Amino acid sequence: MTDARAATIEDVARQAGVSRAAVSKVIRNAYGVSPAMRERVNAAIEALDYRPRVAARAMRGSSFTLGIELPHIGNPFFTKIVAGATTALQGTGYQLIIAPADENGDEGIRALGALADRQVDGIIAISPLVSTEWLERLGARMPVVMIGRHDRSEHYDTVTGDDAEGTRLAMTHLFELGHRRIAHLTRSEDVTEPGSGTPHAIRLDGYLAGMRSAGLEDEIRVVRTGMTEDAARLDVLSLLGDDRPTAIFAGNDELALGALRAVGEAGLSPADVSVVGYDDVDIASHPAISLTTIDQSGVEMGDRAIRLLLERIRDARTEPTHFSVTPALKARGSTRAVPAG
Amino acid sequence: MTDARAATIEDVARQAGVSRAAVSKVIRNAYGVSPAMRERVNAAIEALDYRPRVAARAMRGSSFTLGIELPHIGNPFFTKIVAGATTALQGTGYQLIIAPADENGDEGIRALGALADRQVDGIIAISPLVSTEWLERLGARMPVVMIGRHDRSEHYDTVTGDDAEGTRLAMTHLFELGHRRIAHLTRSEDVTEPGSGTPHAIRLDGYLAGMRSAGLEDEIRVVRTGMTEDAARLDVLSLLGDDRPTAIFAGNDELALGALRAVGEAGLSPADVSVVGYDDVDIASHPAISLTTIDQSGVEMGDRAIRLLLERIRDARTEPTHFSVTPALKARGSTRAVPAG
DNA sequence: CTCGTGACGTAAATCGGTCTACATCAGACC
DNA sequence: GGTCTGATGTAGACCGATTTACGTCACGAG
Repeated sequence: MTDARAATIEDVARQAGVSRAAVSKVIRNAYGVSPAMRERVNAAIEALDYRPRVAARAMRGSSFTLGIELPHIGNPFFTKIVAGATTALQGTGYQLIIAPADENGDEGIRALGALADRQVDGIIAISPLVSTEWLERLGARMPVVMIGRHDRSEHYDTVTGDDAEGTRLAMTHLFELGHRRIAHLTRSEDVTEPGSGTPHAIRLDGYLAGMRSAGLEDEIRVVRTGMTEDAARLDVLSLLGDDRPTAIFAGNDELALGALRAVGEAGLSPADVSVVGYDDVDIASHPAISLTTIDQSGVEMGDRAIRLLLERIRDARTEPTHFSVTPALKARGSTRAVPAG
Repeated sequence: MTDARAATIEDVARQAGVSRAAVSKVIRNAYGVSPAMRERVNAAIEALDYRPRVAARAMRGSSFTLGIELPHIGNPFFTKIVAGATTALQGTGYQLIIAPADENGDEGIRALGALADRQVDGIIAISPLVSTEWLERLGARMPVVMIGRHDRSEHYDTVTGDDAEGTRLAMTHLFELGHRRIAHLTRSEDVTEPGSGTPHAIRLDGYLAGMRSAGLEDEIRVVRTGMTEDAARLDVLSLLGDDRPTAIFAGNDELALGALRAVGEAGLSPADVSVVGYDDVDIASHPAISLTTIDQSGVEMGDRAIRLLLERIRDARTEPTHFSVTPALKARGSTRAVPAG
């Protein structure tokens, strides 16, 4: 095992009989390189199996790396976003790296910082609970695209679903099926703080507004739960007593799946308790699950986010852009007409 | 918007009235720092909101970053591995970054290289189709743990499920239910090449061996499909004609879910065609899905992989370690006794 | 009083690239 | 022939940390 160190630009230069700067030019496709030199340098690179160290490049230039922060990798909606981003990045020379948030619920703030410390050329983050000021400061230093944040920012772009509209679709759907006792399953207070502009806050808001304008103020019932399907399952189980709602509007599909599971475990079915989710993750359309939900096209969001980032990086755009994806109702088997009685 | 550059170690040193080296020592908790100096330096760090640039650190020391390559971000089994890894990394000072493979099926080789170029302190990869030689060379340069690779390596560790045993469990289960016409749903030839040691190769091998030793050589039927649930759905649909098998053993849960979906779409149910998966992803236990599968504890695999990596990094271990996770059958509703006739 | 020894700090080299400023050279033009 | 110009290539500063080698100081022993 010869622990021979990997070749550096210096080695390549020596092998090709040119200067370091020349090699650098060839690598970066910069101006002022004769075909003959390009030839020789490329041969040397080939021969030595040379690969530039990204850390060294990042010191002066760029790292050719884009980072995306994910709050919770278990949520398949987020992976759809990543899939869209990965595809959009194909062949651009940029590498995507994902920084998962800790499990202990710091909402990705640490992960965001870690990406910044690693000098990525741009950051995509999914609605972490960072203050607007903090984000503006970050955005002033490097390109940032936030997914699912509804604030009117100055130094970063946003890609959002129209959560108000999506929620309206869901509530209208339930009303039309005759439901009145509709509970809302959402996450803890910190991610639904009014005015915070998080998707969950807006969905909660839409739920409350929808119930009130339907004259159902007394039926309002907000259930708080964790971030995982299992947390949702447990909390919904204890909701399914005598006094149970006829429908549950869940803040996202992962929670909806937990609700569906609880309904099954309680010996009930969607005929007894309808469930609506949000996101349209892949499994939602599975015939055995058949979850009614709001499609907000995660793939398109990921794709958009990358495009916006590349605009900022390559075209040096600085005016903030806000892109909104139109949601669509996917009515499936998990919502039924309200049971008699 | 003052585009003031972020503070560097130089700024901190000036502010604290000490040398750069002193600040570096404080940061790294190195020897030779008086309490008084530590105090002053920390105050300066605080005041300037200083964060060390990882790229600069990586030039000489370490990047405090571990990389994990994922072949396909949509597969929830992989995200279980990541979850285990993330938890194991909590509080260690290392940051995990995920490099997703391209969608075009290069099996992560590019992503693996990208991580190496970024000078991560260690790499975890999920069975990409790289040659052993390539991996040995990589492993000689930096700590590497391969998940799901059954080769006896010299310079990298492996964490695997016992795929031979898991397959035996699945096949035995189907035989006991009376099945004889069992098809195997697996991926393309490149990931099942005999002797390559990939999980899919071993599962295919176990299927063939199981069928033969049960005297069912004539019933052997291997169906090739893509990497996604949807590819599996389409290929299984065309399998469900008159001549259909009574059971399908799928190479993993994602394919099994596609098979299950196809069975439903063809107007059949598990009573007609049983389905067994592999991995025990979260959704498999959902009552509406109830997929019989082999649990190989992705969370434990991720946890183990991180531990092995940290041993190599911090304790400078060099002898290769091979860790195997024992699989378990989860018999659920998707497998039934063979239908009469 | 001198010497040895830790403890504490610092100056400067170093990592591997990028980028700026400048040198060289051939050909065009006057 | 002299000068200008564009094309090509190089030397060396620079990025921000770590690390090595060494200096200084205080204190206890001989």
